[in-house]
Amino acid sequence: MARNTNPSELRAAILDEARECLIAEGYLSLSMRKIARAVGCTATSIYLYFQDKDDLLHALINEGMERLHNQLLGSLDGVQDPVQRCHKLCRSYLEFALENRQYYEVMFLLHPAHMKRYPKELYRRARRNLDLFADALAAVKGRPGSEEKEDLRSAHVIWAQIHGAVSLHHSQRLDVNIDVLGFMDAVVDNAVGHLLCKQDEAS
Amino acid sequence: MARNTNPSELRAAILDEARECLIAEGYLSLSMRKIARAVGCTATSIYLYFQDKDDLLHALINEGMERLHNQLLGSLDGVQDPVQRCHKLCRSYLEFALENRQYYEVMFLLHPAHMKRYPKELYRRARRNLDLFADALAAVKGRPGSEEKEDLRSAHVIWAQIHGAVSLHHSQRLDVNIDVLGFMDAVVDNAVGHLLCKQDEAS
DNA sequence: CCGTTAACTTTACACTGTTAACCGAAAAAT
DNA sequence: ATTTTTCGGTTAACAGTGTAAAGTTAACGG
Repeated sequence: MARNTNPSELRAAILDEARECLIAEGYLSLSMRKIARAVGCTATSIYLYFQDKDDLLHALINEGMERLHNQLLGSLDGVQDPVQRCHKLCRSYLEFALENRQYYEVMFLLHPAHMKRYPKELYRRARRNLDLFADALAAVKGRPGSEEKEDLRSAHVIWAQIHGAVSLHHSQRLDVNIDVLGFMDAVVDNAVGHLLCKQDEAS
Repeated sequence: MARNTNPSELRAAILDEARECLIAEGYLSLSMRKIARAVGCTATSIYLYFQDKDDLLHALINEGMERLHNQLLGSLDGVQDPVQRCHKLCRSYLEFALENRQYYEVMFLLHPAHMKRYPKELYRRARRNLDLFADALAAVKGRPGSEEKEDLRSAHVIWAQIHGAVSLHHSQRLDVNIDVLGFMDAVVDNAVGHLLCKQDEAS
């Protein structure tokens, strides 16, 4: 590759190609040499701009987290009813998972032993997505502030429900007789419905 | 390795070593050469008894499925109440997942692109585990036989809930502030509670 | 014009799963 | 009893993988 005065140009090209390759073929076939070949440099050149393969992957994961965050925020636009907001968040998360399969996989499905620890600062940003759920749940109960811990747990329960469904779907473990979209509807209903149930109990 | 008259002896040794290695170090560090070294033969000898690495892994997955099946069946022993039976199944599944982490990972977490298709016959056996859930659900509703499809879907919803929780836990994506056991209790309660909710509605 | 800096490449290492060719001892056949 | 065949197991090799160390060469500062 020709010498490059602008030092960030190659870095951007690598990231672009990595993203494209990820989306097109999945993270399993993401190889340093393959990216390099497509970008027109050598595999070791990537190490000039990324500490290692994980570092490159972390950058992509972060991109995905930002996209998800924006999508979640967008889904709340103009929605006032607390329960409705929870519902919107769930559907939006689900939509993201189904429409950005490869992103979702590196973000939430990739086994951590495959990768070194996700950097603290990036984690903090990603964590905002979970907070969105927890906040929405707190709003449902009306009394904000208190019971933070319980809201966090409830957010995790909902997350686990949807993530589990997506995870089974992506890994093709759902029975063939299952209608995927109908199943996903049931999953969201169950995740949010559980709240309404508890809500009813409380009132 | 010395010549072996009994042809299945080496095969058993390989399988034993593979299982041990899986449990001790996880499927990521399962390598043909490593297994062979531990067993005292060469890597290519494994191909005399297993079609490829996936075939070997399938054998281990099947083992896990059988163990899970026995555990699930055992948990129902002497339990009559239909709702209780659902509860027992959930707790038993959860217990298996937490206590047999490495098995669970190859059984339910391993990305299918990592592996060739799970053989049909083995799948049929594994599928019995899901059927256990579906049957238990059907019993709750009282009217057995009808609504099979809905029971299957409900079983998947519950499965997704628990699997999601386990999956997030195993991949260390649960927030550090979450008490794992308490969280898992909430998850099971939610999964089964959802049934009771519906049950109440119906009556 | 020379010396330094730094962008990029070459080479190499230790791995991975897997195939093809080979070896040699046991079993079968003559 | 000697030859032939079978087959359990090994060796060598291929095409990959991520990555560290060393080498090259173009651009820039004095």
